[in-house]
Amino acid sequence: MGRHSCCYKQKLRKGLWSPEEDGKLLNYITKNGHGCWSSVPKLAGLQRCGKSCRLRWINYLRPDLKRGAFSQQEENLIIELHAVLGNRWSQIAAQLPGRTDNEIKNLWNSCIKKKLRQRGIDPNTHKLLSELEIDNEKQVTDNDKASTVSGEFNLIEAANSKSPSASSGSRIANNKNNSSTQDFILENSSNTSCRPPGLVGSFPFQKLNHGTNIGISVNPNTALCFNPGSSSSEMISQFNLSNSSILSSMSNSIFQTPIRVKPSVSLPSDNPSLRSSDINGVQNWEGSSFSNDGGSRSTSYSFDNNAFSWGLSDCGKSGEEGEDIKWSEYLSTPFLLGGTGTVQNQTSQPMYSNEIKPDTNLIGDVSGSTAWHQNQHQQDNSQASNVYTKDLQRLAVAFGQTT
DNA sequence: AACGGGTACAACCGCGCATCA
DNA sequence: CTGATGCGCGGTTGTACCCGT
Repeated sequence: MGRHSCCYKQKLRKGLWSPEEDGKLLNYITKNGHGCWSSVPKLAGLQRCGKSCRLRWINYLRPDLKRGAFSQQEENLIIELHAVLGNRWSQIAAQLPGRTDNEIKNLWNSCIKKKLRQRGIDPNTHKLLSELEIDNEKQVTDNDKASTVSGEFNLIEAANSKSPSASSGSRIANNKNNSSTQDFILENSSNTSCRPPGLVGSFPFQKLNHGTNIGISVNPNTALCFNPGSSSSEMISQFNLSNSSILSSMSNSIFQTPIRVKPSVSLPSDNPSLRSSDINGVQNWEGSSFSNDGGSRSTSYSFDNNAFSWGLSDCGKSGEEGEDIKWSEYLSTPFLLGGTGTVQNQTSQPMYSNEIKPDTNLIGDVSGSTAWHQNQHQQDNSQASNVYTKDLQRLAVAFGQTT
């Protein structure tokens, strides 16, 4: 593997893209679609590698991209999703139409991380830093005890201190999932006004993981349950894919607060891929909202400020009036998950459709990366079904389910 | 005006996975 | 089955810009 053969070729430009290059790429893809990325630069007359072209297109030239600053809603959603998904930026981006994974990643690293730290929250674990210190002390104590048994083990543990349950596995697994099995805590004891009414204590929550490093044991036939106040080890990890969505289950059991969803953006009813109807016997939970009454769902998103508000900007003003965070509403906000396939389907239903650049006439491009094409409202059922099925398979793998 | 530090963002790099011959 | 290739993802680096001194 390693570097692509195209990257070894000489005379390939690197660095910033010039407007001329942008124009060439935009023109070419607009007229022909990208097709095989490796052939794009040649056909478009660019001295770039295909990979670079793809990146430029996805992160910058795509006409459906939202430009400009992230709204507070978007930031909140990113934080929320990061707590669940970790550094899976593409999946997070899937929930933010018009935003790219790169953009979100940059925002996270440059801005949100800092804000969270300022609030005493560890951005990796979403735990309070003070609690992490306690954990670290405890771990040191544990390691001291263990050191009498095996010094080598301690080295491994230290190396994986960020991922206590991931002490085995490949370098990549440890590296890429170094925060994936951390507890997820929705409490801010240093700022009690931010605590949701009725919520007491922490909410240990094993972050969703994928691959062999998954931090929770998953029973594909049962639902992921969440027991407030329990420890991670007490968490009842169950999935119920056949009954309703994973996240619906999470919402029902994890966040035992009344779900209030205020529909603000209606999805087009003519898009089969986003109906909450069953596909292949499994309900489409993309774009669904969740309720506490056993999984009733709506086909409307709700990211209305009123219904979803725990902005950092508010919380950040420690001791100020802006701290009246609507935690119950935060908790009631649907967690949305999706793989790459649904990304595109979802982006066709932009939350911020009024801000998305107007449609362009892409011709001959039915590949996933340009499925944002707004004309895809007319996508046929089979395509949506295929995408969805693929997505479910990916999710099944992601949750450690092997079917 | 020049310089340096900080920040935000664009782009590259390295890797894993999927596909295909 | 295996190697080559393409794609996508997450981490990292580079750079333009802003602001204070």
